[in-house]
This record gives sequence, C-alpha cells and structure tokens, in this order.
Amino acid sequence: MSTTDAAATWSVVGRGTRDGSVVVVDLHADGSESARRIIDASTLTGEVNAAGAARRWVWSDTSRWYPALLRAGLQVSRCHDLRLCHAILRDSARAADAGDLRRHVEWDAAAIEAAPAAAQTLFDLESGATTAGAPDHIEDVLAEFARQRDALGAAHDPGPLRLLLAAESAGALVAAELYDAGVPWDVGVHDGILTEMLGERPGAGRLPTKIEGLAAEVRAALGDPTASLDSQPKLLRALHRVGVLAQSTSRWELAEHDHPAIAPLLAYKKLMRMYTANGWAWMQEWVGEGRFRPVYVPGGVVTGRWASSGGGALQLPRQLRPAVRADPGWVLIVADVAQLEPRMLAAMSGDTALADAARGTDLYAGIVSEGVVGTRQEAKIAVLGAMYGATTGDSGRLVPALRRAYPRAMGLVDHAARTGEDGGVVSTWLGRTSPPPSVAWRQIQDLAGTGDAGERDQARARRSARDRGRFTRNFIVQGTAAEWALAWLAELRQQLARLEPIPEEDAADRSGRVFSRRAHLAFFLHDEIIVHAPAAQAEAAAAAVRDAAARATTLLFGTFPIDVPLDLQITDDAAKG
DNA sequence: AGTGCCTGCGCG
DNA sequence: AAAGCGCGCAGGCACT
Repeated sequence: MSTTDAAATWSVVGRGTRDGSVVVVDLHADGSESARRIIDASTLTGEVNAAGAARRWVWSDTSRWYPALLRAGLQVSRCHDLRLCHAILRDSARAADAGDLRRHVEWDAAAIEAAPAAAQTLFDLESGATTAGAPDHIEDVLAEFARQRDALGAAHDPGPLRLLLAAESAGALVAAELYDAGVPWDVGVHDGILTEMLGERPGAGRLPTKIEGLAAEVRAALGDPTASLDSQPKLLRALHRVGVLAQSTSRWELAEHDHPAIAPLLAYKKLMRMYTANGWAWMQEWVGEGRFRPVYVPGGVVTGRWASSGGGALQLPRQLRPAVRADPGWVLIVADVAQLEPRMLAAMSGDTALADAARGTDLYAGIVSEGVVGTRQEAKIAVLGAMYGATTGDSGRLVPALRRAYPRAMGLVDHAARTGEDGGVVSTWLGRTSPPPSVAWRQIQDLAGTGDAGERDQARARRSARDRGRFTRNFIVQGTAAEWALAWLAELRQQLARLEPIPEEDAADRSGRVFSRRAHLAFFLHDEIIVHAPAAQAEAAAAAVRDAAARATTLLFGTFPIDVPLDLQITDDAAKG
C-alpha cells in the first residue's frame, strides 16, 4: 500500500500503460503534482480507504469507476466527473474560452454513448478490458482536468459554475449509489396489484383474463370479431366503419365520442399499458432480491435533468407505488416539493410579489389570494402556460394576468423566449447553457430572411422560431429546478453518510453492501426523493432531508426570501407519501 | 432479423 | 390532437 498525500486536494485516477494497472496522481490546489502511484485495479479500494473523506476524486466517468468501489463496500465523499463537467463547460456562456475544450471532441463522444454500463466495471477494471466511453488513460485524464480548470479559472464569476460542477458530479455519485442500493420493492404487492387489475397471470401466448374480456367486448361492439386493437391504423379503420370518426386513437379524443365500443376500449388500453410496460415481464427483468434497479443517466437531458435508460425509473406509474415497501424494521421517507419550478422562477427573477405568493405550501392558492386570478385551477393553468409558453386556449388567456401581477418573473421567461427565437442561447441560474440552434434551424431562418422566400418559408421560419423560444423559455426554469434538486441530493447524501451505521444484527441484509446498515437514498424523480432508513434513524434521516432542502435553497439563492417547502412522510409504504 | 420512425401513454 | 416544456418505452409497421 502506498502512502497518500494528506495535503493534496485532488486525486486523479486513470489507467496506466500496463494492462490492468491504475495510476493515481495527487494534485495540489495550484495543479502541481505531489505524488504519483501505480497500482493494481484491485487495490484501488485500498487507495480510496487510505485517502480519507476530504479527498475529491477526479475520474473520466463516474459510471465506469464508482460501481466497483460501491460493490467493494466503499462510498466516496466527493468527485469531479470529467465527462459531465466537460459537457457543461464546453457550452456554458459563463466559462470564458472554452474553445480548447470544444476541440477535444473525444470527451463529447462519450456523452453520446448510450446507457452507462452499470453492469460492467469491477470485472472489466481488473481484467483491463477496454470499454467504450471517455478517454481513460491517466495522461488524457490529467490533460482534460487541466483544460477544465483553465476554463473555470478564466471565467468572470466562477463561483456559481464551480457549484454547478460540484453538484453535477455529486449527482453522478448519487446515481451510482441509487443503482447499488435499489428501490426496496415488494413483488408480492406488485403481483397483487397486477392480478387485481388485469386478472390472473396468463400462460404463454395469452393475455390476462380481464384484458381478454375487454377485448371481446370491444370487438362485439364493433361487430368485428377479429378487429385489431393494438394497431393504430387498423383500429382507426374499424372505428370509422361503425361511425366513430376520430382522427386519432388517443384516449382524450376517443372519450369525446359516444359509442358502446369506447368505454371498454379505453379500459382495454389502460390495462394493456400496465401489462406491457410494468407487468410480470417487467418485474422479471428489473426486480431482483427485493430491489428495483433502474439505470439513471445524470445530465441525460439538455436542461440538466436526469434521464433514465432501462427500467423506466422516471415513468413508474403512481398505481405501482404501493409496491415500494421498506424492509422489515426500516421505513421510507418520501419527500417532494410542490411547484418547484415557479418557486425557482420567483427567486431567479427576484420577483418578491411571486415569492410572496409562494410563501407556504401552495403557490397556486397564494396567487388566488393575491387576486391575480379567480381559482386555484386557473392559477395552475396560468403558471404552467407561463413557463411552457402557451399562447392559446385557457392557458394563453390567463397568462396576461400573470404578466401584470409578476412583471419581473414574466419578464425573465419572456426574455429567454425572445433570445431563443432570435437564435441566442440562455443560461440557468448556475450557468448551464442551452445548446446553440442547429444548422437546420439557422438555414430555415436565413432562408426566410432573403427576398425570395415564399409565404410557406416565412411561416415555417416563424413556427420554428417560436418552437425554439418555448424551449429556451422553459430551459432556464426547468434547468434551475434541476440544479436545486442536485444541490438537495448532494447535501442529503453527505448528511446521510455521517449517520452511524446500525448494529450488524439489525442490518437489512448481510451482503456487506454500503447501504445495508445506514439510511440511504432509494429513489429520485426530478423534485421528489425516497430515503430508505432503519427505523431507529427515521427522524434523523427526515431531519437531514429537510435540512438539505433548506441548504440547497440558500446555496442557490442566498438570503432571497423564497420558500421551498417539502411535503414529507415517514411510512413503510411509498404510496402513503 | 435488424433498423428507424410513428403513435400513444407513463412520469415530472 | 392538445393548447404548452422535458423525457423513455412498447408495439406496429415500412424498410432494408
């Protein structure tokens, strides 16, 4: 075991030249190298242990390095994920001089790579097998880290951007930890919900009884015993034959027609959706040993939200929530923020009137009590319309009232929309910047600007400009909300990590997993988290959830008086949350 | 058999 | 078919 330099700030990890070797380079804050060690991949866990909690690990891609450490029972405190930070710095309008980063496209290619391979890692690490993704050789890693520090150092005001990079990297740690921990899942409850809803689990080649029954009802009502219900064009033709002249087969349109086939058809579609998306086959594939393990993709959405790849973590139907069950002797802490995005907008714009309406748990009720609109439902439609750029219908009609009452907040999103329409870029509160318009978009606008553009060219250009305006309008709000959520996650995982592990005999299992003896994050969905905690830690973990949210708000907005209230429940069943 | 697009619906 | 943003996934279907 080699020694580590306690004074060093960063430990940069990369692959060595020899197969299976790993190189760890300690750096001081000024970037100077203080130690360099060549080790076997299998001893990296020892290095991490010896380095202590304060160390920030720098690596190409958290999803390639961290899972193996977690499986070896180690949690790291902090990291700098070069792949994710590259994407932010490359585009950020607040990072001066990112040209050097843009030239190194090999760090972009990795981001385009599909799902992070949560399943590979330790084995590959030890065998020295190469995997696709960001460059991993230590010299490439050191060079990229230097470029990123240069881009940050040259920034006019690097503080917010530095915070964003730290939060993004912490999010990468959380994503790997969520996969390692999994969502505690009761397959018995899941099976019960499916059976109740769909009927008995069918044999091969058959559908559940209730689905078959509904299909028969629909076909009888259509007078066509062989009608296909799963092919949109065929179903549409069958409906037309009985006089239902719908344009599409979507639920909301079918509901407007009056025909005996409609009710069973809507029920059929609902059940079929559950059966195909989250039925027994899904359970078989994604749930094992009492844990649902979806694959999260941090930074997977341009706005900074996470995406998912596999398991559909972000689309888990509310109906299936009861299957999220704490282990015996454990509880769930289910917490979410109501109306996170308009709260972010109020704070970003410094709109104290909207911040006043946001005081307390229901922003929409606040808008009503300020007399801006008449009902809570109107307030909701107006706010969503304001953030999404609605121009017609109820929503578009209500937005002007908001514009009069909250000129600062509305001014900010309206300005973002105009910038987008003009082909410009916009940035979130911490500095994540929207991508520039595509070449195709530019061409459409340029063509419309020339003298010989036809009426259709003009119309197309206006439409695509407005489309982009709605995107940039929403980008600053959705992206800042994602930043708040990352800060919440980052604070929370640090606080949970400080909890004392419970005695071995009370552990959820004897696997030696990092999270079997301590409260841990189990689920994350944009503005909502679930923590799985030993009963003895329930109150401490809930306090951590609340405190982390408060700290996230302060971290982003300092002393600006914006409420970000949590709805928080401690329960053994996530559906009660 | 593999691909890429379309439709529809789940989530925020 | 949404009006009004951001996603992933399943099934059908046309194409290779």
